[in-house]
Amino acid sequence: MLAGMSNVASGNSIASVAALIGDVARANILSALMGGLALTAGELAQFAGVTAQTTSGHLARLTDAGLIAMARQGRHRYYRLATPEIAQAMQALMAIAADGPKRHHPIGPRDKALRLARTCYDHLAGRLALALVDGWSAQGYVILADGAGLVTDEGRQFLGDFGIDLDAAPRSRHRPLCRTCLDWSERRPHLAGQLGAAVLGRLLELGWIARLPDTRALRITRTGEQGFVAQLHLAADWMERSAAAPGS
Amino acid sequence: MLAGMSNVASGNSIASVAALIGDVARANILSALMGGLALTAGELAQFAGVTAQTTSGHLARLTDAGLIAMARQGRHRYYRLATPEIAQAMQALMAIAADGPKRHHPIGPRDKALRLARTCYDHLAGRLALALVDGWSAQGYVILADGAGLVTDEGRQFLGDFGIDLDAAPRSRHRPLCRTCLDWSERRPHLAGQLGAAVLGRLLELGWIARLPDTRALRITRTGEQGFVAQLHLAADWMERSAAAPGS
DNA sequence: TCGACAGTTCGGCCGCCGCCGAAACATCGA
DNA sequence: TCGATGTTTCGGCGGCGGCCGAACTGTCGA
Repeated sequence: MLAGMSNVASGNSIASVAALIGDVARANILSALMGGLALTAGELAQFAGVTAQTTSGHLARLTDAGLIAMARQGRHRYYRLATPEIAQAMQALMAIAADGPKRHHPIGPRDKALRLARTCYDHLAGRLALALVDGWSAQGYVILADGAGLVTDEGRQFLGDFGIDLDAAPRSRHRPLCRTCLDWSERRPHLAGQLGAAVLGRLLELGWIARLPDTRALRITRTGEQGFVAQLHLAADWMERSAAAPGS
Repeated sequence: MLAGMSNVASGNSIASVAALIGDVARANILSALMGGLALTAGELAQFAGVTAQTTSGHLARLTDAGLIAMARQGRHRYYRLATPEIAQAMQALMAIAADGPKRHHPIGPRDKALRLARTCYDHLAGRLALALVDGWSAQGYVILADGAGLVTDEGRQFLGDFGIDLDAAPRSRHRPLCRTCLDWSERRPHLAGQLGAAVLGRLLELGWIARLPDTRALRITRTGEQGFVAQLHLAADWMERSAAAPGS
């Protein structure tokens, strides 16, 4: 007889986490937080499409479960994803959800922007992220084989010149330096992990990209258009091609 | 005003996938299938802890959603996880669930076996998997830095001698050759992807490990005990240490 | 051809949980 | 101190969905 398989991290706890994500309002909340910014309860209520009371309940449950974390600031309460692991799980679920029910999503201008460049929790995603990876691979700065990623010595030097010091970061055990992240829109891996976060941070700092309000999409600035090609080994005609054929 | 964020792979579809996993019976079913073997509806009913009728309903929903796939064989119907992506999502959820609610799980003998060696969908996991990775890293066969993994030329040679021809595999775009997989019991990455699958297959083929019935746990055979140390660069005293201190 | 067994379908019960209105609490500006 | 705004708590309604008993379909063995 099948003894029920003890299964330490067993169905019960998995189900409770998944059930938490498995509600439309909460999934919307978590999706919004995948943008990487901390948002107020009110903003999250808008994203969730339910009233403030209901949202409050959801936020409490998500916090109790350790999926999100809260910081008081004045009369606002800012919520964010608790750990990178949560983002990774959301990521994995998005990958499944994306190719499931037909590709019939009518693609609006909003989606175009998202597909071009967006944040994915703490790093860059979209075609811009892929273009960077391609350029850096061609230069031998990173090796992105088989869904795995490594930074070469040349890459370390290059990134240092660009203002990203990988040795400065605390390199916590639990936070891989260079992970890859396969995301829903392009289905190719791009840079994540601490390196991904550092790159996103530096690009925002330089003003080459800018966050758009109320969305995860990013805008490439004029300075950025030049800088990406001149300094980051983006294919010279990438910007034109990208602007010309924004849809998939 | 926050326009509700169009979000192509949006909360709605994410939630439907997560909700599917977010039921204890279905989570148990999927957990059982994480063992990598195809199981019959009856066996899955046992794992799920509900009646056959109820299980049938769950299996239908999971199949419709594309999470599992079914193959008829005589009067049995064998179910398995539909894609590696599904396994990865389960994996990510397990990682969250594992460190959430206390570590107070009383550790039984079953868990000991699971922690020593088990299958994780299609590859090896547990302390045995980590020992292999450690040995191969020390030999320079694989480079496992920052959660990413690469096989060196020496490694390719070594694996070839061991009966694993990495070039023979079709190397599908969507299936990374050498992924890493961080799992709940040891919280360190180990080999997954096509390489992980190939290694597990070869070890089973050689009879160095054997599946135990009704569980994901694996048994290391006598031949295996010698072979792992003699041919696979496992630390010589690993078997003794491992037998001596099986708990965490 | 028949009985045994694996699996599914149908119908109805029951409980959980998501939702909102109302009200309380907290913080800021004046 | 008072009103405005952001957030939470409480209470009650309503529906979705998981569960099982019973009956049906399909396959195997003799």
